[in-house]
Amino acid sequence: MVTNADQDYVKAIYRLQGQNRSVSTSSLAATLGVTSASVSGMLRKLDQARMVNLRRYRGVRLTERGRRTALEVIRRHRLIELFLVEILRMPWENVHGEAERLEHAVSDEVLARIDKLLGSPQRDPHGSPIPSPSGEIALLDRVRLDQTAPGVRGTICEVSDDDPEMLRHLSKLGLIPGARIDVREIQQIDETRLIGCGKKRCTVSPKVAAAVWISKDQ
Amino acid sequence: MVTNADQDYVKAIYRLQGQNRSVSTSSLAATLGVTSASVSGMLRKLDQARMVNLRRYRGVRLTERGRRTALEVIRRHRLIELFLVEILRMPWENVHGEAERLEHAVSDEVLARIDKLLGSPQRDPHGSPIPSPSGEIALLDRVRLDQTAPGVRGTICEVSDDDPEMLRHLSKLGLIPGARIDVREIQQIDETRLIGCGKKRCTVSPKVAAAVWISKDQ
DNA sequence: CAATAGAATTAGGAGTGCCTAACTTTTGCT
DNA sequence: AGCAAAAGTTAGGCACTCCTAATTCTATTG
Ligand SMILES: [Mn+2]
Ligand SMILES: [Mn+2]
Ligand SMILES: [Mn+2]
Ligand SMILES: [Mn+2]
Repeated sequence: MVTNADQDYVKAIYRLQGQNRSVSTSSLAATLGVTSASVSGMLRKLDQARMVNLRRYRGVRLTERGRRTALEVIRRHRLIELFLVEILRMPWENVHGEAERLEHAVSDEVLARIDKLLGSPQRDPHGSPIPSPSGEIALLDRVRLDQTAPGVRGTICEVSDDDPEMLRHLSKLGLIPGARIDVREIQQIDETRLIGCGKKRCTVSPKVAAAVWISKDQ
Repeated sequence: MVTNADQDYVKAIYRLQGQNRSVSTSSLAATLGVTSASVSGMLRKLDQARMVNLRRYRGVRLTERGRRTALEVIRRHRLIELFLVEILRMPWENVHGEAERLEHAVSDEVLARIDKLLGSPQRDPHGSPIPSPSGEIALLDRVRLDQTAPGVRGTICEVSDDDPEMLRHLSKLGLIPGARIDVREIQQIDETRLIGCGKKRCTVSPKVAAAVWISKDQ
């Protein structure tokens, strides 16, 4: 039986493993807000359920089964987020936490109806791609804003969605998916960036810049 | 901490206790689909949490706290059912099971938005009254159709919502909340009723009649 | 290459919620 | 009243998911 915790674990592993890197116990513990001991136990269980391959003391990788499960939950999560914004008019900074619970409670039938009502959307409110029902996901060619050099131009394609305060800050600055931006200048001292965003300008710390991904022009 | 199980238990106790009758372990076990031993354990826990008053071997009653909790969950349940029918266009026979899970996962904020979107409705899709946010609920003056005598006229105010097959059957016959009906005749042999319903007529067994409540004329 | 810091695991325990089997209390009937 | 059936509770166990503390393994570094 796939429990709520199982789903949250494979989702976290999927995010952390990126292009198939092995995921450590401690990174999962930090992400999920539990102790390493708890993660160790869960990983043994997920290994037995063939959701992950566990190599003791060297981390885990998702199996095909685990990947499929993760993408299913991510699809749920992102469709629910968009639904909350579009249909219930909830502010985008609160929908992540809500979706974190609802993703486990919504049936396939309800999800299909939400998908239809929204017109089978491709992106969630924060710009993240929504996996297809069969588990395909568009991989974006993107760069994190804090990794950009002066002169870079592009469009914001995604922002990280888990910190409501950060999201409020980003919308105040106009740093939302779809916005055209360019990097004007980077302060030596603290890597603060001067950004042109549409017709406005703003200053962003590395911490804020790390929450923004852009797709570069050309 | 109030768990999902706690919520389902107090909701079941609320339904079974009616006008403050004491609720037996076995009736709860039957309603919830668990063993009497499981119910015994949970009731001890709910008693310690002051959600119920437990008198060993003589059943439980909700405390004020338990009643409030039950009505909160019932409000969630019914608003979610109506939302599923009205907004997601789900057939009314499937929404009960769905709401049974979602009632535990939806936040107060989402619930308030659902309530607003629906225009603060008073009744769920099956005609049951929706408690107010503060826990008031309209008590209906109603009779179960299988308790009626020939000649009785009235309006269907509520149908029981937990059996999808029954609900499909009722909608096929037109026995839905709001329908005007009258009892034409009762067969001696098996208590089958001949019912006039709008312009049509239909025959209902006691089992089906027990799923329909009417408010009598006058 | 051995000492050690840091990462991971194991041991032991808690709360939740379910089960079966055994036991106790209540109830209904003669 | 007395006995048996029915109803309810307790005992013992399991799966889940978390915790702290103790232990073991890996990786770094002098
Ligand atoms: Mn999210
Ligand atoms: Mn979640
Ligand atoms: Mn429920
Ligand atoms: Mn209902």
